[in-house]
Amino acid sequence: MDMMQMNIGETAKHSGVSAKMIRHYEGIGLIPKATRSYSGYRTYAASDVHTLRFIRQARNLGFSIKQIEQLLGLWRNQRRPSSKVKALAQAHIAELDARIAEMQAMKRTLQDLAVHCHGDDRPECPILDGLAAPLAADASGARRGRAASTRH
Amino acid sequence: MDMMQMNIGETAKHSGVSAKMIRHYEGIGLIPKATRSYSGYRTYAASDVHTLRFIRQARNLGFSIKQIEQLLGLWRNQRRPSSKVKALAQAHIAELDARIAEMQAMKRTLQDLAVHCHGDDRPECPILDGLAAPLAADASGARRGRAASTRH
DNA sequence: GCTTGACTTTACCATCATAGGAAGGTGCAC
DNA sequence: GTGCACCTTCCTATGATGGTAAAGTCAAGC
Repeated sequence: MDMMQMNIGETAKHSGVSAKMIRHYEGIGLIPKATRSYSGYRTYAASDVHTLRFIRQARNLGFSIKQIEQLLGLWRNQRRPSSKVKALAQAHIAELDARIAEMQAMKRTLQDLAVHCHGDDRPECPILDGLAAPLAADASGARRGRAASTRH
Repeated sequence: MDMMQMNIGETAKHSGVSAKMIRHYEGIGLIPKATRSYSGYRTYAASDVHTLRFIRQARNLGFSIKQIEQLLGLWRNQRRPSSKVKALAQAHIAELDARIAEMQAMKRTLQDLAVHCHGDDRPECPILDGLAAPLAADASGARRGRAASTRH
């Protein structure tokens, strides 16, 4: 097996990125166009696997493709200021915080409703009542002073 | 103004669900087809607004359309056992918990990396190093596919 | 040589909930 | 009778991924 040049399947295995997504990343310009074999198969080198692993790791941490595009640029730039990387990371942490807070607010509201539900054969149900309530119990923002969430 | 029958715009205002989404919900069968005026405009009654508010509240709590379909069925069924509603709610709470935990793991990993980054003009950066690391620091304890935010 | 099976290619469709726009018809106030 | 706000349907896009189909390629076994 020639590890210096491999087909997309092997590259997928080594990088943890599916062949499907490798093609997709190439299509949207996140990674450069792969070199092709005589018959048209994409061929990859170890450095490509390295890049794809970087991408996968960033995805695992929840970075969007756009953010990864920037991270890749910084990664490749030997003269980057680390402040830019840190800023990207912190912005993403803030995003995560916002989404976590939003979901925690949902959870709390839902638990408040569920606590009072008997959960037996009878039809009375405070959960349904809460959902049907005119304008109360909006977990996506105001209730109990939760941080405003991604309104729109 | 005649509150007993309104057009879609007014219904949207009263329910908090956009006209766009009301049509969409009708299209996917979440709500029944609206009655039409002689010229083809959809017309709604107060009870429709009520249903739409129920849907919006459930969406605010992060329920999926499929879950809302079930909740609506239970809501309309006078002989429902409240246990079914509670089970739905608790399943959703579990989903929220899983997503919260996943994002918290991401956040933690990211913070661990960021803490050691100087964030100045120099290029050294533990964040990039962490992303490039062979197979370490995998914060995605859970599945990837479901990780996207609840709204975008 | 020929067959088989595992791989590759492109292209298109689906997801999920929502938003935007185009192109044209309707309703009402002035 | 005109202008404007509203309504209609249909199409497109989002973001990251999975799936499928039809066709071409490669290597091994016979």
